[in-house]
Amino acid sequence: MPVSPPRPKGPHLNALRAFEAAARLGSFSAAAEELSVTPGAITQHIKTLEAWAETPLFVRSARGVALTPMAETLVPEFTRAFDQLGLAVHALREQVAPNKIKLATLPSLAQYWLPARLGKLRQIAPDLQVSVIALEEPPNLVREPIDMSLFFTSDPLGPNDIEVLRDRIFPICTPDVAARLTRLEDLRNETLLRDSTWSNDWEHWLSAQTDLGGIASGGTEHSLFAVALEEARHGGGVLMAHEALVQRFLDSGELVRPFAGIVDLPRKLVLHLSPKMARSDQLALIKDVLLDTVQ
Amino acid sequence: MPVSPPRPKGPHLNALRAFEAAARLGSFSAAAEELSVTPGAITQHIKTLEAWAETPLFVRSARGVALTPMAETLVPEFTRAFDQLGLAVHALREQVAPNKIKLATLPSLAQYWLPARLGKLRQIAPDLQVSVIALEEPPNLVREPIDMSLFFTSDPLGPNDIEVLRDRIFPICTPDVAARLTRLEDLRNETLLRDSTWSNDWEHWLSAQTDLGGIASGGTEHSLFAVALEEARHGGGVLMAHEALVQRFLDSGELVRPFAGIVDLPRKLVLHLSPKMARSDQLALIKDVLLDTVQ
DNA sequence: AGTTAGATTGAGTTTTTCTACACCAAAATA
DNA sequence: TATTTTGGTGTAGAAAAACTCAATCTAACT
Repeated sequence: MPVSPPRPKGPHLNALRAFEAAARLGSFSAAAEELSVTPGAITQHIKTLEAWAETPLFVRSARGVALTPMAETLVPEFTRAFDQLGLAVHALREQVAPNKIKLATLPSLAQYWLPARLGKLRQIAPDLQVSVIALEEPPNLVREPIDMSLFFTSDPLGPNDIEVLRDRIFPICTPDVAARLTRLEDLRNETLLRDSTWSNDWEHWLSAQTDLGGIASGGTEHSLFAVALEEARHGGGVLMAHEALVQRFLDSGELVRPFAGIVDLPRKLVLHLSPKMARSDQLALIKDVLLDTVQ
Repeated sequence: MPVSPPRPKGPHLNALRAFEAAARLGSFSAAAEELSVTPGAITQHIKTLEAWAETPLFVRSARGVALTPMAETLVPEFTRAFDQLGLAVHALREQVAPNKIKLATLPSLAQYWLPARLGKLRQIAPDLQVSVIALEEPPNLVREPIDMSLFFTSDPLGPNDIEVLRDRIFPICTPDVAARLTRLEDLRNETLLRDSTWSNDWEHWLSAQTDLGGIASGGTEHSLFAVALEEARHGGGVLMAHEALVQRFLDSGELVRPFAGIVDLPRKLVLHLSPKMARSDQLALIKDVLLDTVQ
């Protein structure tokens, strides 16, 4: 029965958040990603929490971390808490600025697909202020102050998901490059342009063509689709393109499809809604514009 | 449609916690108290949150603060979130050390009432490790890492409250001081000892006596009951005592009651349980010991 | 007019949090 | 077997956040 230590303090909130993220994602580096910090920061948070609790929470191995059975049982409680906190923050943002909307999406979509739609949206609803955040990975909409995200995924749709379109890929190039291409084999002599996030789309497409001659992988890989596209526009090779991203260049004739083959991927472009957004008045409108079902 | 600002950050967790506490308690200084920081710290947290949200959350006046109507609607959401977080932390503590129990109580109770009971408890259940934290004010058991509290209150009991005893007060002094006291009026010539937390108990008691002659208030006030009691034990005056705190001195004969009058106050000593503790196995045992209903 | 309660301010300090970078150990790859 | 990759750790230093202190303000009580 020790008597009267100083008032005991609870654990640091940031350490709890780091723990929850690491536990939910099963990895310190994934948690670091989600919280936009370095993995080292997560390590330290977990360590302070473990020191506070006087017990280990994760079992470390060189391949990664795993929750201790004890910690395992606690995760749902913490997840519930931080989800609720996220909800509260969304509610705050909603109250303050109901028509400021943040949309996260891939840089390529932000550059080539969205602008036309957002332009139309602004015509229809000039009071909506949509700001676009370009990210490589979909953010956690429950936790971050972002209202919608637009990313490609093959996962089944959840309740707050809306399928916008299916991903269709095909090669494109400038008309003069196309002139050199009559058979698939001719691709052997061309630079195959590809985007690092979809690096095996060429393989997908080639393997879907009846006649495949090991045209293989080579080619230059660009980290940004925009850069690969730019190279294609200057006749630097043949780009494996996504329909949604290049429609306007096909329409203008600047780029053409040297081969007829189009591959429908199981991957979909999905609009994901934050809990706040899911019950927003403006949703119907935004949906119409993004799905091109307006008027 | 501004495009691609850097990834937006959420508000600071500590600022949210400060907001919730201030909103719930209706006062920055009360929030400061609960979070054991200075009021200035709360001011700054609220300011950063207001800056983040780009909106005022409180209306300031010289008398205190009031929530804006907008902020008002958000409070329950935040309270729910931090309550859930508190629950999760309690669950963690429970998992880690199910039989380490922290009990918060008044310094005077910790010193004069508890030790006998905790001694008995240790005999019955040697594996229970109860540590006692002396506080002037009852802590928020949902939020702080404390399992039980024992304080006087006149509020109606909640679901997690157990009445331990009713507060009964009467004057006490050493036998030789008592020898000088035959009528109430004789108190005029004595030093009336009192504790600052119960500073008007003398008035309560006096006004309950049939014959009251404006014996009045004077006397020395001590911030700790222990100090006032010590003075009484050295014959320094007449102390307005609480039955629970002085029983042992009456039993030993060291102190006596110069007058028969006992006043039953509406105030009760209440054992309050954290959500975790409310469903603990050890509860029945602890209850038995604290209520003296053991065997 | 003086006092008081409660909040604010700004400077200075302490604590927390983060990064950078070198390093380590399995596992995967070659 | 050697090499690379993946994911985590440790430490030092830097940056950011949080806090305190003491002075100050304002309207409401005495």
